Amino acid sequence: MASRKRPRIQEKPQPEIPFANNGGRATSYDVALRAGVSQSAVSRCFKPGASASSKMRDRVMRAARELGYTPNAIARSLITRRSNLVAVIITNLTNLYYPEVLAELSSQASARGIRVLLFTLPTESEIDKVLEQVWQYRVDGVISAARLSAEQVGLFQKHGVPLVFYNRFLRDTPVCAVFCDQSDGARMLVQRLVKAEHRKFGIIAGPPDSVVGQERVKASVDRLTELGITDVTVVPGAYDYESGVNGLHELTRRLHRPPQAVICANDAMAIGCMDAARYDLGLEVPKKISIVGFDGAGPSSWASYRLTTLRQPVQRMAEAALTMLLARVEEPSLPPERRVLSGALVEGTSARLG
Amino acid sequence: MASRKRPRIQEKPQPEIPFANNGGRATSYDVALRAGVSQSAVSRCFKPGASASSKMRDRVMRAARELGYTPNAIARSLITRRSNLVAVIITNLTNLYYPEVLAELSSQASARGIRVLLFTLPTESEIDKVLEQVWQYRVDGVISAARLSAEQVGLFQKHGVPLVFYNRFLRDTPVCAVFCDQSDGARMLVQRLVKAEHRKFGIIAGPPDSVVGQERVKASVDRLTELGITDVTVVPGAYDYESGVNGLHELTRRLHRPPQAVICANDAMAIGCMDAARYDLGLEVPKKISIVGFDGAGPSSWASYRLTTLRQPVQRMAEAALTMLLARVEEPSLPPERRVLSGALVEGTSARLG
DNA sequence: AATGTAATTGCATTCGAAGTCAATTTCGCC
DNA sequence: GGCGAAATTGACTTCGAATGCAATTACATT
Repeated sequence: MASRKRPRIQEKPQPEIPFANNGGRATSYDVALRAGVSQSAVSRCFKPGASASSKMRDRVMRAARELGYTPNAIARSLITRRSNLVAVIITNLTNLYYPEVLAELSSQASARGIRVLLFTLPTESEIDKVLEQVWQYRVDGVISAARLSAEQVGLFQKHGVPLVFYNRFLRDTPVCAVFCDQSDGARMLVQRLVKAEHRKFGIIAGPPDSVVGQERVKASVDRLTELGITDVTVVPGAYDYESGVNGLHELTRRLHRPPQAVICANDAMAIGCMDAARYDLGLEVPKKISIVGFDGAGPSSWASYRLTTLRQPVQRMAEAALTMLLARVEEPSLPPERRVLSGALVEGTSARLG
Repeated sequence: MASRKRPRIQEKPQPEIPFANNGGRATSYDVALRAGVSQSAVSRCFKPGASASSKMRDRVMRAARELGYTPNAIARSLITRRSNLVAVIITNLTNLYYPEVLAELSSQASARGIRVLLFTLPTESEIDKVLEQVWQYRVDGVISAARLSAEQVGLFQKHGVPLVFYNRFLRDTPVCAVFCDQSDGARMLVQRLVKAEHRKFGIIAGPPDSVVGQERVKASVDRLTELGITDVTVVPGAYDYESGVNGLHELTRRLHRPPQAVICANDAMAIGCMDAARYDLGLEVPKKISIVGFDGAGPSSWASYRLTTLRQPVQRMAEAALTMLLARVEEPSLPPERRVLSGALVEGTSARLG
């Protein structure tokens, strides 16, 4: 064998090895060995912009294919300090509206090369446990559609994890948030209901911890007051179908008869409210009672409901949330920011509008 | 200074350091340094069963608290070869039934210390890209509610990643699967519809790639045939609301008048079908037409529908899927297995039953 | 052919925690 | 006080890929 100055690793035409080497998966080192190059070279061949000759690329890629090599994202994350993981925290997926949001976030994240690590909360009290897990997984950022206290938000800063609220925000605490300001729409809606001679209003509110729900109710009440309507009764709700049913019953009990119009803080309750009106109270909708909601969730457009509602621009909101989040992943020092998008009025047939 | 045989690292009362050390997060080594112990000791203190004196535990835990230390799950995964991540692949979250499944899987996984990495498929053709990502993240296992070809299933074996199908299975290919056999229920349902004098049947099928949908249709058709009913028309559907609406129209066109009973391969279509019957064709349900579905999804119990349907035991199915999957994570050599649970008949008011 | 420059490539180190093994300490007990 | 067994502890290596830096090669120019 002729002695060479710098003996280079020879490409070893390993006989068979149909796949994986040692019980597990092939590593970049295995590929390097087979291709007769260094591990660094393999790494570079799998990194888009990196420097590598086309001959090298071919050799490495062939070896990789032969061994069934797939880069290990875990090992990569360890050294690059980027997991390409975003945690999405959601309270109850059984809500009508959240699945749509999640689907949108997931597919848009995927398009940007980001994976979604899902955290669902059975109860609000689980949040601390969930956050513990979030820190452990070194996610690049978090999108939360669940309530977080100011202290909890503080933890994000301490751990250096960017956070964006989805359809929520904290008063008096600067945090990134994307939400839908529907007060304009709500005001317009109220105005038209009043113009159509509705005078006796019921409102079914959202749960107390939903700032967006509060805003919806407040905007409605304010506009009603401005227009001189004082016969307004507000009952609490929890964003679910039953709350809508019970809400209408409660309103009817308190007023001794049904209100002329009911504003529900979301679609699920509006749907429950419509069903209660029709099937429990025997009221024709919208002839005897007008009902409106918020969100524009899927079922709101079903023929049985055709809800008049304010649709949230889910796609644009998801996009805004991700963009805002990823910007802060790149540049953590960016200041908190709120993106407020506006909802669109959907004129259904659940309300008699003037 | 008295010389000691084996000088041990002294606990250094570092002055301030409110949190994190070097721009980032504290590591087990930082904690070790501060507590005056070895890194191994820190690791052990965070592992439940490990050997460590209570004095050590206290010291380490205090140092950890002071530094705001959180174990790095990424680094841990690298060495333990366990990510505690399970990928869940889902086609369209906008389907009524899947969000419930996802929520259930997520919360049950969470209870077992497992995190869900979500993969949603905008289109079926994205599957290969998604699988590529699945391999990269070294998930411990995969639960798929999306269709996979036999070759794709083969990749799981090659990569050594356990797979469990949810509400799906492959004929002629042994794979783990959990699904709901509703043929018993379907047969019973059909029988009662026939007993109640229904003679002219329409069936709105699911998409061709849904094996479960096929079974539902087949069981129904078979039983109808057994009972001597031959006036059965099957039209295709895609599991969504619109398919239900269009399906009924199509059936009506083909039969020149509406069928007496319609069996829909899922609830979303049954709901669309009911709406079409009532609002497009002016048929009272169930007086003029009986409609039944499958799944027992949330809206199926709303007052507007009160669907007669076969409810899937989502909780038990999720539990079975996870149990089956995790068993194979522990012991990869376990053979494929199918768990078939049975659905429960929910008697609503959408069908006139005998 | 010699030289200079740009493009490749490999070595060695790094990320953070877990586990092996051997050294040491603790403790019970005579 | 001394012995042996059991518990505790630390040094060192490992997981798999990325990257700074230095060494080398390729290529253009005179």
